[in-house]
Amino acid sequence: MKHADKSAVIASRAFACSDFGTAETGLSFTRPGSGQCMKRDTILDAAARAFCRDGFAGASIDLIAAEASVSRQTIYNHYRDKEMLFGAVVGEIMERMNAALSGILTTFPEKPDNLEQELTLFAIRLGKNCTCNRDGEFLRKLIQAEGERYPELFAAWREIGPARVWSTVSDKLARLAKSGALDIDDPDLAVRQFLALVNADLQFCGLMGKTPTEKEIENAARNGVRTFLRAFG
Amino acid sequence: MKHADKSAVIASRAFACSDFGTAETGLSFTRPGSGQCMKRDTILDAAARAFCRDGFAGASIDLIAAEASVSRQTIYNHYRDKEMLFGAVVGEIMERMNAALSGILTTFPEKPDNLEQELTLFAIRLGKNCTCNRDGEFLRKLIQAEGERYPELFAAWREIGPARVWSTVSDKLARLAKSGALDIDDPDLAVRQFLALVNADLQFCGLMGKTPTEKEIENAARNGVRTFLRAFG
DNA sequence: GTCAAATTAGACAGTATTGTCTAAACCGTC
DNA sequence: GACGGTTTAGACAATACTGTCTAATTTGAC
Repeated sequence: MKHADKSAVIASRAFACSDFGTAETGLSFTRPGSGQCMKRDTILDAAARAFCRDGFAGASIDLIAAEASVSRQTIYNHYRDKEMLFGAVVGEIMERMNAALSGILTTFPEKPDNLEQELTLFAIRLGKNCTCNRDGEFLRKLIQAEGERYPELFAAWREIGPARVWSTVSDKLARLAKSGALDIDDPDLAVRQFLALVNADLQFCGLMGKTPTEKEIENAARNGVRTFLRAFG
Repeated sequence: MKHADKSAVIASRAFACSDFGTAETGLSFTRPGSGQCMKRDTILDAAARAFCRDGFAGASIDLIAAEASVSRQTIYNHYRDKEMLFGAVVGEIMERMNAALSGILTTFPEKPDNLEQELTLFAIRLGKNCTCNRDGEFLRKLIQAEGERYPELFAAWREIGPARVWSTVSDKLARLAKSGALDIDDPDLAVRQFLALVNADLQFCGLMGKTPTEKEIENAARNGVRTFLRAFG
């Protein structure tokens, strides 16, 4: 199979891999309800750590199996080959990230009592549950490292991940502008700048090679929102 | 040799690798002045592309040799082993990036006639010659992918790279604030937010998987500076 | 307890990679 | 043209990894 084709297959399966295979895939899966579903999670977890640490090429199936306390063959039973395993890991993390994003997006202040405080809380939620947690780090690292090699794998996610955040927040900012709470010309630009400001200190930490603490996330959010409101308040 | 030790050795050599080895290293180097210095550059260039594309583990010496139109043995003659080659590549790119940064930093507006325009031009220079060029992409990708594996390799650079930018621009912002051209409480924070705003649209492009065009870099700078001045002008 | 499915350890072939070594070819200088 | 250093192609051993296969064992459901 040509590489591009394979990438597309992985991508198309990435989001479906949490349901259970049948004769169609030729793979044998644990039945739902079975307690051995845990094995799948253990494998995915160990694989995520390995891929994040060593990249796709650097991660070895043997090591993943050892880290998951599982035999190598079990991995091949569940996930045909390394690329399928990679696709499953990425797909699972994207799903989890999207679920988290959905939850957070609904908490964007609509009719704010105290706009600064509510925007800050929103930014803190975003930082703690998306930008700075393990899944966020994984996606950032893997998209940067393997994004060009598996374009279809990440293209789908962009639509329902970042793009959705931007358009949703853009709408809400536009509404706040209409209500007079903010002074915004271009809501799409304002979203990008809001997120950039809120992440400014977090990227600072990232460049310095350390993951920010909870306190640092909170301060980053406060700082970002304050400046955002100085510009658009 | 233990891994940590080796990493330190690579780091300590990374910035010195552009001068010419002697009996001390046991490696045979081309004499300065010799036209065959070109080989070294060709190798470094091909290696940079390969490491950036495939990561440290994924890049193969054979492929690098082929891409550089050089025999594998020549690479081993110049750079003992893969890790040394990696260190040399990273070191060269850091040096080049630092040189570019130094030049750009001196162009930060001191006594601006038109602050917005001059800040925008500064931001454009930064985008075109650092953030968005090949070296910038390389460093971003490699620091994220291999930063944890070779901490010493990047630690030195942080001091004379990003940290220097932050402190220099911070000083200059503080001076502009003192002169009344800006209204800034915390210049260190203002630097981070300035850079975040100016890079907001560029990261947007990056997340969408495409490198920004010149026009996009210019727009990003304009947008970022305008908002920065709305907040601090 | 029985049975089917899942898991395991290990052998195994095939392939890729790193790093060394050698002998021949090459190149610039004198 | 002779010479020293450089480059080259290729053979080579050592190692690592992927993916398959098998036979034995364990596990969960009934």
